[in-house]
Amino acid sequence: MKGQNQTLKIDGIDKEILRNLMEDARRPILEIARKVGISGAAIHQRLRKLEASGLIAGSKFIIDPKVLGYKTMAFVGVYLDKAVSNPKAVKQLRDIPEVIECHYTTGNWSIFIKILCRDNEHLMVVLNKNIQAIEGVSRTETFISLDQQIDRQIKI
Amino acid sequence: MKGQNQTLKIDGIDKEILRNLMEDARRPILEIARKVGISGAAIHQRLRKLEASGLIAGSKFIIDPKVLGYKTMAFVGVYLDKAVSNPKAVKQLRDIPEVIECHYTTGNWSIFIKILCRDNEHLMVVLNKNIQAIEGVSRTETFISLDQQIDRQIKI
DNA sequence: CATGAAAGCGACCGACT
DNA sequence: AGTCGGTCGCTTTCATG
Repeated sequence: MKGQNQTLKIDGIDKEILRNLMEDARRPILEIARKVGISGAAIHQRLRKLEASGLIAGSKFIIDPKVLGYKTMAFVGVYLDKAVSNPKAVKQLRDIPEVIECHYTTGNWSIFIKILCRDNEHLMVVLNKNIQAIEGVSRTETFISLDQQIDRQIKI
Repeated sequence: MKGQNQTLKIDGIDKEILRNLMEDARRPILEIARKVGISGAAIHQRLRKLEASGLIAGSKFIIDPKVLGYKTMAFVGVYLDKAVSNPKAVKQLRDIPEVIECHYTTGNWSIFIKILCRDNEHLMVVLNKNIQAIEGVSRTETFISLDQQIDRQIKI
């Protein structure tokens, strides 16, 4: 994979293409072609180049967890005992489906996670039964997202 | 939009379809049809139903910010003066492209944000020049993501 | 809810500029 | 890098079980 260790050069047309597909991954290439004023084949070629560069990490359908009843998002700072191997804790976090992000972070917490639960009761269960059960977890600090106002990718 | 105020009922085939498209939004419907063993038209119908229910919030190309040189992700807890209208602060945060998430949260912070910067120097500029410049921001607490280990959607 | 058929496009590729 | 043209496959709709 090239382009990984240097800043990739992309031009305005590449940006147009990416912006379109970041908005709607299923937007037809030919539609984008008409918008930006070059042929579909050219867009196709550029997309191959962008994929090869590693810039395009894939495409996803985004589902709204609220519709499935998952209405409580929370962030949890996790304190780990010094003795414990952090990767081992992460491995166990991976097995908790409610955990949707996990970071090693600077600061007081060893690990910082984002979790998605149905409600506060469910959140409590996940914290007390699943997270606390992980070996090495000494303490957690939790705060709930009351409302997410911004959710986007980096500006192209 | 229906289904927004109750838990939506989806069956195993719906889940298969969604899991496939959550992995790769451009995966052909006919390919999924062959995998799950029903016709393309049936998948198509189910997708229309799922869209109407609001479960499918869209589709996105995912780009890797690292390839563009954005290698520092950080979380920032923001303290706001009581007097300030929070939506006004959010409005200004929206104009900072480096801010990719923003939540109202419980706990000590009024607002919690995720930001994506090229490096620590860039992060410092964003914090000191952009975030601190927002009216009502009294103090911030920042911690950096050293490595993101988990990034996924809710399990279907 | 499912199916198959049919129409209309779009993706993709090779040849060429 | 881009265009053009052709083929193949996909999406979408509709009438039907």
